[in-house]
Amino acid sequence: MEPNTAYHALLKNLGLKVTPKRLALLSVLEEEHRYLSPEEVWKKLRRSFKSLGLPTVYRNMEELECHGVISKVLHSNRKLYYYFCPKTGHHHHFVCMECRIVEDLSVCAVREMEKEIKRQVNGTVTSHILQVNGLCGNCAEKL
Amino acid sequence: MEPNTAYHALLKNLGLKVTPKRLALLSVLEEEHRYLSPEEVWKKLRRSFKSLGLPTVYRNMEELECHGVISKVLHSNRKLYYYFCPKTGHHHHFVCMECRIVEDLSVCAVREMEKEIKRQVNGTVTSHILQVNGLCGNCAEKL
DNA sequence: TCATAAATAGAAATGATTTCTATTTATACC
DNA sequence: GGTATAAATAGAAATCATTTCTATTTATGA
Ligand SMILES: [Mn+2]
Ligand SMILES: [Mn+2]
Ligand SMILES: [Zn+2]
Ligand SMILES: [Zn+2]
Repeated sequence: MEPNTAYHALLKNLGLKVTPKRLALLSVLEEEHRYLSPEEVWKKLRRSFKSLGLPTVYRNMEELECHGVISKVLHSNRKLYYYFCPKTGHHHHFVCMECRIVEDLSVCAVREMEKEIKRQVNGTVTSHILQVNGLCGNCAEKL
Repeated sequence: MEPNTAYHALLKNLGLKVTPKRLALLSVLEEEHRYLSPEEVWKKLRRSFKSLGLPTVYRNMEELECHGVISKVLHSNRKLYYYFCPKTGHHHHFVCMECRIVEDLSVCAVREMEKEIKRQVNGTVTSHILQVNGLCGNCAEKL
């Protein structure tokens, strides 16, 4: 029941080979309650692996993201960050622009919930991003 | 009462010099009901200006954004897009991933509003991004 | 053990964005 | 209408996060 066993199963289920580096990457991500850039993860992992390519970290994080294991954080600096959230079910995140900590939110609406959010995180809400993506009527028709 | 007069005043009020390129840039942005990359705007503007540097377009769009005249669109491809929305007041946008059209939304909550949004845009909602930014308790205290 | 496809390292390329510097331009004032 | 001045700009170059490439290594299942 050590975490490694869980990661092992996780990778297996995704049809990915269970490599020491992948296990370590998952471990690093789960320990951090913050979103990290691939380079930051790479720096942490290099302590344990004498040889480790940065592209490997990029590739693995992208892979895990596309399988829904970790999620991208949209940052206004347009750099790549990922966060591993163990909580399941639809929810949103409060992300600190300063220390990059991530906290789960139980609310989904925003404007009318700002007070509630402030109480929950005991911090300051400076802004929020709400963008709805999809296909407009025209494009949905064509495709 | 031509648009140029309005842009002229707009730039003046921001303390920016009224250059032909800035006026043309604003014009291009207002005509499009879609979000555009600086390079796309540059290509459009080059029709009217024999010499026009791409950095000039980047600089001006950034300037306008920081003054709140246009807004950045967070795209999952992490490229830079801007959109000029004439509507005032707090509201959100529906952005098409295919043709990049932008439509104003009158709703602010999401999950419980998806049906309503679908009706409004007459298209398909594939995902939404809701991220709350701020400073966590610790960081808010320190700063 | 072995064959095989997947994963990886390390070097190199990419390309959007930014920086730099000399030149041009808008503007305020006369 | 000139003129001084700071702001804006062009064009070239640099940056640098991210991606691509290729030869080598590794995990896996038979
Ligand atoms: Mn979460
Ligand atoms: Mn709008
Ligand atoms: Zn913080
Ligand atoms: Zn569309």
